Amino acid sequence: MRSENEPPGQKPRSFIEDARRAQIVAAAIEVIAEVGFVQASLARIAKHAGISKGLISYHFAGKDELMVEVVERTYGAIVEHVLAKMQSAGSATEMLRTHVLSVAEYMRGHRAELRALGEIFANLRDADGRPHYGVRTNEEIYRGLEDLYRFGRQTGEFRDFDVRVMAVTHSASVDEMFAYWVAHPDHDLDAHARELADLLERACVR
Amino acid sequence: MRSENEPPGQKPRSFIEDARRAQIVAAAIEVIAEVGFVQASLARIAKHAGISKGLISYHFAGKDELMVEVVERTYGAIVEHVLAKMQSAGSATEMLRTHVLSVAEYMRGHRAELRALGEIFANLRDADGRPHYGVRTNEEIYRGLEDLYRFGRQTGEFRDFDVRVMAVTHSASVDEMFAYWVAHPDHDLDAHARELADLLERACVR
Amino acid sequence: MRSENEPPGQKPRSFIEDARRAQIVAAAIEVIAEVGFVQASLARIAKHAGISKGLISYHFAGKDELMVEVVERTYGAIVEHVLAKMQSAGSATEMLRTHVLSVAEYMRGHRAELRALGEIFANLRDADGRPHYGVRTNEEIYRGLEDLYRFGRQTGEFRDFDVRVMAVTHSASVDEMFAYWVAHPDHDLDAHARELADLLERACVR
Amino acid sequence: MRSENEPPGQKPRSFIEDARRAQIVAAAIEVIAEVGFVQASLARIAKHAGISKGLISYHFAGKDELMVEVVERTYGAIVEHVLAKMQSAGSATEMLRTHVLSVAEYMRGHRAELRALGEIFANLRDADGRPHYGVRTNEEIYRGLEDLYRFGRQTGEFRDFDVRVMAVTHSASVDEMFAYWVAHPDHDLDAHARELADLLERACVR
DNA sequence: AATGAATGAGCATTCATTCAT
DNA sequence: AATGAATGAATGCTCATTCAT
Repeated sequence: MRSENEPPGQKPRSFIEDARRAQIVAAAIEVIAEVGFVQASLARIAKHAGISKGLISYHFAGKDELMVEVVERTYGAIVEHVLAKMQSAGSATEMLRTHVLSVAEYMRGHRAELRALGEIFANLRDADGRPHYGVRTNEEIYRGLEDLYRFGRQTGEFRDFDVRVMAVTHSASVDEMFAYWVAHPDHDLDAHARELADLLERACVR
Repeated sequence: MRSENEPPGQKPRSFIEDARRAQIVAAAIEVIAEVGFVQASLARIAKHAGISKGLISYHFAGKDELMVEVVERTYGAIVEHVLAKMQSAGSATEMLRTHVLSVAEYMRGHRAELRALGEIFANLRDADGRPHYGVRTNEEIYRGLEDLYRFGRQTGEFRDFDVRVMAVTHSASVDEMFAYWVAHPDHDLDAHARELADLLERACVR
Repeated sequence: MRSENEPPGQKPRSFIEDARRAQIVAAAIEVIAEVGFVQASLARIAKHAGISKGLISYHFAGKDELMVEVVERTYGAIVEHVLAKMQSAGSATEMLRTHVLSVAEYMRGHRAELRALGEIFANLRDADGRPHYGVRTNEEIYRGLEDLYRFGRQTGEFRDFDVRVMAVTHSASVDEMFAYWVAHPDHDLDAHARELADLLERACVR
Repeated sequence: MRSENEPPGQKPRSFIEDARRAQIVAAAIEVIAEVGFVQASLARIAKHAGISKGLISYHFAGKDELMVEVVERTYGAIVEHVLAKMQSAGSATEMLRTHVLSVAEYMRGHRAELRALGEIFANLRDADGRPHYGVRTNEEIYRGLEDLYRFGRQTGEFRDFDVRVMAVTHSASVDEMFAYWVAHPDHDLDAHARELADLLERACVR
């Protein structure tokens, strides 16, 4: 399995270059998390990282490439964590609970990434002005959750319901749990996750 | 009951001034719904309204005040509609369903407002860079929903759960239902609302 | 006959707006003539005109539109002058001499325009990176001169020669006369023009 | 005769250094010929040469010095060729024709150099913003051509005319011949040169 | 009450140049 | 002798806001 974030079909990035890219990505995450996507100018990110504006342009083709790399690095880590946890789930019900709990567990230590991700998803546009993420990104998530819920119905664990509505609701509930926690740092994220797992389970089981 | 949107402690706005504000707010909603918050410059809103940029600045202290008024006017209308519908609900369960169904019903005819609201909530920042809406705005909504769920527990209809988590989940599910519908215009909003009502009801009842 | 430089199919420009555009065009000509196209940044032009950078963007869609207007205003004036003079020429030989002498006569009072025109012709590029003027612009001039020389051959005044080579040479000789004069302000432009007219006439006549 | 392009009063350049400079000059010519002076950044030239940007700065004091060396190396080669051809010319008329024909002959195989030269002449500026070439460079050429035409008048071959105007016209006609040929690759350069020689000869002879 | 002219700060990006290695 | 990392100034452009009329 190939490492992510390598330039495809080109010479691999040097260690120092990769370190700089990582540093810039980290600075971008912190700035976006703090002031939002729109205010997160390259100047601000550079200042936060203690480097010059030009250096960002030197390492990234443009602001968009930087944003995409933020997403890829962050999103990849989340997916990796959640998938690993879900390997050991035996039933659909257990998978459902594991999904909610494990993503919360991971996020507990990655608050800024979470916020940055949300900002980029909501704001990054392609050259034609349409959202770069958005429909397609969520669609992927919905598909995965639909599979989970469909599986539960096949095993007889879950009642009959519209899997798309369920997936949309699940996704939104988890996202908002994080948003709430970001806004209320003292909120007990794990307790919230357990309550949410209960809630979703009751909504599904016969 | 006092009319909203009056300048507190100042002389009341003239009829013509109020009409202009309403016109500008309407133009802002249409432009934001079409091109998003970031691209919705005052120049663009003015052009859409067929007036000069300067006139917007004349009637509103700044872009932020305009955005806040968009939210208040729109939001007020929604609340008015939903509260009216909920008057006739007999039980907590019925209130829960009515809330989900009536807000969907209202929104079916107000897509642009919905999209504009979402954009403003996601993008409007205070001078310090932090989201203007979010915590405080939602808090009011959460309180209302908590009352609903607490009531259901008092009547014995609902099981024992964390009302804050329930309120947050409820709110997010409804918001995302709309967001999904905005992104997928052919999606059956009313069917989604019925499914969501079922889902929430099952999550709550004993 | 419609005035040039009006926006086609749109409301006509106000007096004050046209005056500003003229002022900006004049400043652009002076700056380009002084420091060349590449160094003639909007900032520099604005400073020279005593206005803000933003105001240029307010009146012109972009740097390109400004440059095109410089060319159109300047070029139009030259063509107008030369054509008027050539009306009264009786023979091809006389037309040839009049062309050289009248353009020199006009240019004597419009040194900066001349230089600016040359800079813009040489440097202005389209979005695809290819010269905006250049082939097509010169082609038009060549065609006109070819007509003149072909006419002289038809009347029997001129010998048999390649009219395209003659047109290219004529055009280059006139351009360089101006360039030399721009570089050597004390040079006698009119004497040069008379010598050049003699020279071209001898090269053509039987 | 001393080799050109040696640093005056300093230790001579090593073989390897001179080779590098030649390589960079060659790359610069190709890049300028292809994309023009303005777009020919050091980064682009370095990439074309397969070396790093820094190396250009190492071998040349700056972009300007590189450009000057491009001109000197290229220009020297042209002069060498033309002078050699003109040795065998017997009369002023023959010298005049030989000059036009031999420079065309040489250029036929050196299109890129020609284009690069034109771009640099048109665009290279001194620190004060004024053209680096132009006046001074052409002066040398004018002097040489004036000698030629003065000689023809002494031998009685040529009529009485202003030798400076003749030199300026001659120089411009040749330059534009090349420019036209660069823009129209299918144009017959040699035929053009013969026509131009005829034209200039007729303009001069009694 | 309303306009259009004008400003100035901020944006992403390009580029020649410098410098430690 | 050569590299690649890094800088900082400059560019065209957008935009909310101000102001005289």
